[in-house]
Amino acid sequence: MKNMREKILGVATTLFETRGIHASGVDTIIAESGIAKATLYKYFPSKNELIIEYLKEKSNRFYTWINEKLSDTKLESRDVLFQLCDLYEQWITTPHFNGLPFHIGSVEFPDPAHPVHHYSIELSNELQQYLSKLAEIAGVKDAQTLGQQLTIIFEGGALIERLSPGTGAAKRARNAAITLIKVSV
Amino acid sequence: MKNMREKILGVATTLFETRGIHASGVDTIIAESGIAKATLYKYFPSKNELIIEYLKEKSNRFYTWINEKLSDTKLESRDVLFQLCDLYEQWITTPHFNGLPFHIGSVEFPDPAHPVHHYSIELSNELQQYLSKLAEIAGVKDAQTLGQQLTIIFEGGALIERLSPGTGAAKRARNAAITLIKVSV
DNA sequence: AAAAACGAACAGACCTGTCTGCATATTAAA
DNA sequence: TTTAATATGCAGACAGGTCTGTTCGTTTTT
Repeated sequence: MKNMREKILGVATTLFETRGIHASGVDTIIAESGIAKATLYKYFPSKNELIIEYLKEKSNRFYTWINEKLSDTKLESRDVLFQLCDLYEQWITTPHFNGLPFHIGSVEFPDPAHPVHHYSIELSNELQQYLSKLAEIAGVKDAQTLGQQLTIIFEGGALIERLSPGTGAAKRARNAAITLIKVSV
Repeated sequence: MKNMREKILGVATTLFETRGIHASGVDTIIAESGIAKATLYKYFPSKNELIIEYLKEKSNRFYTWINEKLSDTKLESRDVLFQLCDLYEQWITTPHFNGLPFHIGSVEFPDPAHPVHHYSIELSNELQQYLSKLAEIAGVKDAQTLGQQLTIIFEGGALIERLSPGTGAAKRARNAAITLIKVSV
């Protein structure tokens, strides 16, 4: 089969996000995928590599989605930031949203020396830089600060929304972000 | 010995926060504590109970500390919220800060049926209610909203501060919280 | 025919939780 | 104060299970 890698990655993604990474054993992943163990280890040299590929793919999917949506907006104006907040809310209130991936990776692997933790830090920095750049394009003076503050709110909102769904965490995080953008010079 | 329970809990706390909960086996905890396995299981009927006691104790410690600090302020004024933000920054920039406990608990045990996840939700709600009540006392109109928004910022800030220490995440989270308080009616 | 995937067993380590036998404190009685 | 009874903690083996990762032949696909 051709799309064996995607199939494995898809099953792993679901298991990692619903049961946790540590709690999802390789045996469970192969049973759920309906594949042999040797096949998994052919496409992914180790479980750690599989985890990292999961993080990478989720991240790519997010940026692809958001860049496509944002490309409709004219980038010079500050409206791009407001639209970003709406997209954020939309993203984390999606039915199958299960938390931002690097968030999970960094908490489940707190040891900074662990490759998964290390890669999670990279992804976190990438998000901050992405948001900062967006703020800079929108003409915000201290773009670095706003970028990190948006990261903080998006992270926290995603966690609370996942922990207590239906209590309006996503909407309130969006509103908090919009407030911060408005007061930014 | 009298303080056996505290000793075990202390070692478990350190291990849980530096290596992760799943990654800290009972054998490691007893080896690090210098006690026998039977002793641990005398004071804590299971590892799950030990985890929950860890969460409970950390939470109590936080509220004790913050209530003591806040008792100096006159509670009718809005200044109590501003002081809260300062205390928050102080708390998460403490050298041995390793993330808010229920945050870790909820991510490492994503299954809502798991007792640790369940208790983490309780602690999250408790924090939201605590902050909402503080906002109410301070005279904020929509205290529920501000309370949850502060929870979101504090959570997100704690995560980013832990993930990228020294990048000013704590200070920026504090400032974001203060901005939100100021614009609240 | 050649490549890929299968099922299944295996190794070696780790996991939680129980149990036993022995040493050490602490307490009570003489 | 000395002795006896009780409680507490120790080290370590053990059970039964799960973990990652490897290696078999065997079957399916190309």
